[in-house]
Amino acid sequence: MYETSSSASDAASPLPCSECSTRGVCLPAEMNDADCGRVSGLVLQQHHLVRGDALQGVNEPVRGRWYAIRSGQFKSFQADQHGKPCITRFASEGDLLGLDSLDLDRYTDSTTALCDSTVCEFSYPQLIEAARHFPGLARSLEWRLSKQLGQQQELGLLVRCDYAEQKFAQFLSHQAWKGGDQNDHVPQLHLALSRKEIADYLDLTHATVTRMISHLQELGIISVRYRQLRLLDRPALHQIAAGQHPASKGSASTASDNTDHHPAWQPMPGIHFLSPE
Amino acid sequence: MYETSSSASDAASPLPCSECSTRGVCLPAEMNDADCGRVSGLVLQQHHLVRGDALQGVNEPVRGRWYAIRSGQFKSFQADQHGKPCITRFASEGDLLGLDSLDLDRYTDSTTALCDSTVCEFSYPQLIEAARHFPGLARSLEWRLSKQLGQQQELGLLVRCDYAEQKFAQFLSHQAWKGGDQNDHVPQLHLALSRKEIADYLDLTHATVTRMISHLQELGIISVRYRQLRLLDRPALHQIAAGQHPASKGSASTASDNTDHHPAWQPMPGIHFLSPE
DNA sequence: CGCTATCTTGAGATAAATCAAAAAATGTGG
DNA sequence: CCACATTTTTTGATTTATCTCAAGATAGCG
Repeated sequence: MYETSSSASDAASPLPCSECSTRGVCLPAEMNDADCGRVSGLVLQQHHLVRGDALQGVNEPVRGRWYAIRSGQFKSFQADQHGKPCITRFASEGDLLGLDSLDLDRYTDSTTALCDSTVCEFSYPQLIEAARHFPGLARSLEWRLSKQLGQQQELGLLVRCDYAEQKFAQFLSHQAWKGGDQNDHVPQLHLALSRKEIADYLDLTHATVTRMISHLQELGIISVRYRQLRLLDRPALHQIAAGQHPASKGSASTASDNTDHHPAWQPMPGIHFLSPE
Repeated sequence: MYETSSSASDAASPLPCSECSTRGVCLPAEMNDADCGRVSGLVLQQHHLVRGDALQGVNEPVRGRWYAIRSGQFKSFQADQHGKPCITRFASEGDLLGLDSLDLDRYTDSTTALCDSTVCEFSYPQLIEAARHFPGLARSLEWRLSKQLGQQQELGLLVRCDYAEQKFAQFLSHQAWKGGDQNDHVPQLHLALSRKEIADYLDLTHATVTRMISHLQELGIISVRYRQLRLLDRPALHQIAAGQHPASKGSASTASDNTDHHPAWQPMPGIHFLSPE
């Protein structure tokens, strides 16, 4: 099922949910310690995957497995008729993978790790059966199902945005910053995605993504060097995400005319940029 | 909750599921008569709506209601930041409305009837509670949730198609023909949607939709007069839906060079076209 | 240190948007 | 039932954001 030998299962030492740093955003969210333990007992095993490993591929038989992401990030994608890849979802810590496979015999998409990741494996029938006598789990599952439906709808809206920069701004606001340091004065993150992957998600080409990122940098809204990204002007980004046409410099955000303050990529005094990983 | 007085509830004579023509594609699908009766008992009331009536609007408080479509069609839509409407779903007989509102306080979208319609109202908590002791219902619910997730993913792919005609061909193949007469030699249907609504779904403009429909008619693949549509060349339509570039006449489908046989809209002998409704 | 994958940048092509106006259908009230 | 207003649909001319093709630059890796 896994493509590389490095992604061996780890049945010997499954970290219990109660000690998992993802607990707050995963299935046991809002649960007390006792209930949390019950969820732990439902984990069949944990899997470690490295960047590029496939959790599941197109046309593989569905075997009633759900996975909760303990750490890392994943992309789900399918190829259209001409082989153009199309990324349908990015999932990160706490997200559940496999909810859309209940009525399927074989997977219609593939899911692979964007970086080294760990997932907890569940049996779907076992989870459902447990939920019958475990209201907290049932509520958690329903909530997640409904939420994912809402997220897919949001993606539908994202792809329909008029301008590429609006797409990217929304992508940054909603998706990419989940794992970032929210408290930083100048938030920064390491994109786990290539320009091509961002393009496949936003329905653009890699060239357009590059040009658009360059433009946002010229405007002084973000500062990018390859996969390292800093957000310099959050209000301006939100205005662009909200539909403000980005071509007009300075007029987008009155309090954010950073255009000339950060002309290009220059390490600013007192701020240590993330070293390459 | 409803916009017009004509959409009164009809608690006096709720048609039981066992006698509903939608039974086979609705919640009681695959159930025996006894289980079907149990589902019937969960229906709080039925509502009749006329074209344009709102089942639910943006920002209305969510009150734990789900609706099953007994007859008719609905569209769900939201407006983006500039007021451009964006249709996120078309639902027809047997579909459930409200599954995505579990974790919401207020609706993020609106749902209105595209034609005169009837829906059955359920209480979501009551449905969930019933499902705990009613495996058939639980399975039906899970299956539907998962299926709708898959459909939203399909929509994501649809919107990303390269060409407008490919979008429309897929739209026709997957969505519009549900209610049509599948056995007809020349399938025909009445579009419940305006060009504008089709455009809002496919992420196009009404002008483009019109032009594209005209082009498909020139190619002899469909035959359209306002809302009345006939499919003349199903294989060709599927090839376009599959990504075959539609500009090239005749080469799309070897067995479907109808271009000159049906040059424009002409009633064909022996075939009675639907009279205006 | 070279090799490969990824990223940047440019010039030209293009599908669809926009703007605009006319034609056809639909609805309304006298 | 017919004039009238409104909505929907068609069609044209022009503009534009993005794609495509292509070449060069940079980073990452063995």
